[in-house]
Amino acid sequence: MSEPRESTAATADGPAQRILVVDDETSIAELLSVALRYEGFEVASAADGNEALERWESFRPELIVLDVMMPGLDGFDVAKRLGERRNEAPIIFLTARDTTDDKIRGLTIGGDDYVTKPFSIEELVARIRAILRRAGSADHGSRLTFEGIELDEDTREVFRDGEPVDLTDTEFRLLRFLLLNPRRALTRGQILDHVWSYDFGGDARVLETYVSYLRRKVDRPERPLIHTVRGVGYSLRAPRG
Amino acid sequence: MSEPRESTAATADGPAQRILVVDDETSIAELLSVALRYEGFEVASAADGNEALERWESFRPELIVLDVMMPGLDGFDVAKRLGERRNEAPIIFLTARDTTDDKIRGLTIGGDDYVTKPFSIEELVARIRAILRRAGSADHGSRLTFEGIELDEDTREVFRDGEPVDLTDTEFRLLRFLLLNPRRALTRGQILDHVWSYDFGGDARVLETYVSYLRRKVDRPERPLIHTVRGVGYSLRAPRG
DNA sequence: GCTGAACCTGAGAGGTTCCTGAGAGGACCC
DNA sequence: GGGTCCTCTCAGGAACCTCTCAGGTTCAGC
Repeated sequence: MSEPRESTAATADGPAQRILVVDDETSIAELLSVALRYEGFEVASAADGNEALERWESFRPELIVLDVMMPGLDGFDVAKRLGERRNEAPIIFLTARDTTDDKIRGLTIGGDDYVTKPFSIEELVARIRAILRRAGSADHGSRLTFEGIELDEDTREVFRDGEPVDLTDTEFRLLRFLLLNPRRALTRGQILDHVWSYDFGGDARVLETYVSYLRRKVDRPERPLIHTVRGVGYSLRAPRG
Repeated sequence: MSEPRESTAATADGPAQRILVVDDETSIAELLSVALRYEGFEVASAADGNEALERWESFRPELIVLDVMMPGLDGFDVAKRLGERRNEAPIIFLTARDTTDDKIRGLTIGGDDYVTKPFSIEELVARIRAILRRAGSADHGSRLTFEGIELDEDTREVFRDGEPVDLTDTEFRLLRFLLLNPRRALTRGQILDHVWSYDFGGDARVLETYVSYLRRKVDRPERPLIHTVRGVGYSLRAPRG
């Protein structure tokens, strides 16, 4: 399991930031609640649009994660009503892969954003942090670095010793997770849980394939940073000696 | 069985931390109860899902060790019902080696973790401590040291006089056990029970082989720390004189 | 010093874990 | 509809780890 990070929502920044999770699929609402609490946020959840409006009144979240596809009031309806009530919290919409573009377009114009289902926990948390970072405008920089590897969460650019590197989406998420947990021996389970989407049920060996890709793209054979921890998983650290 | 350590759950940190052990195999539940009590925890146990729910109500554990494979309510069912009852104690699941990946996926998201059967007591205790350490968020570091030997449980790095040392998994577990019990003469039986998995039925002389490996890797012949206690076992201590 | 027991360590069999190239199939874009 | 890119699966083989074994060394007691 990954440790709550230095920069959780509950540290020096003051009290934990409040997030409202709205999803009618209880398993997903549950998953998100647990994961976000673990990241240090204070979380409330609602199972449908009306409940969401109620919870919003009393909880006054700083950010809302809102499923689009819900019976009764859907996500867009809820967003609209919240707007009428002068909600200022940014919203991250959870959309199905095939939600038509025109409905999504415009969402990112406000402070809002969207993530398509199924998503990886790492991806959603990254978006949440990005948005809160912007809202707080406290520049904790969005740049992760380690020993010559640089990764910019905002621009999604990656550099190795200053050289730009092109990564695919999965490679990027994997590298980000490693950079967020430098030096630590991460188990395969932790990595799969965070980097792959919650419904991934396939062969866990896909992780090896992606580690192989990353090594080729961002690692230097003569000074490797991505290390295999046999029987456990992987670790990002400086080479010995 | 090893004596309760300096840093048990029952010392300066306050009252003993409570752990609920749930396993239908009574021999394993018994083994764990005894071992964890020895480590200074307060332990309750349950033999099936329903009993677990009952015990949870009255015992209110701070951590739960939960077997997945049980007749009636299985571990996942129990976890779900506990969640409904607002359980916040992290859970360590005991799974069969071949439990399909998709059932395990997601377990490391919260504060939860899993250990595959058969496990070594040392391994389980290490995971328990890691989780409680994080939950308490009192950073009592994850570093064990003794006379120039340093072992970091998080990164799984080991140093001798500052020099990094590469250890295999078994070597690591053995050294960790020694570091947790410095200066004590540990019997072969104790070491085998803790470091090897509980169903290890092989030749006990494997211990000698691994002590030999460790000596070569982390010990200094001119100032040995790993000492043989003839007729008993081994002891980690400063050389005499 | 002698003897048997306990211990040490090098060599290697056998099993597991990991790496990587090849490619199928799906999503996306023109 | 064809090309491109991406994700994931699979398989062969390499690398590595665990444990066993056997021959040698050390030690305690006499």
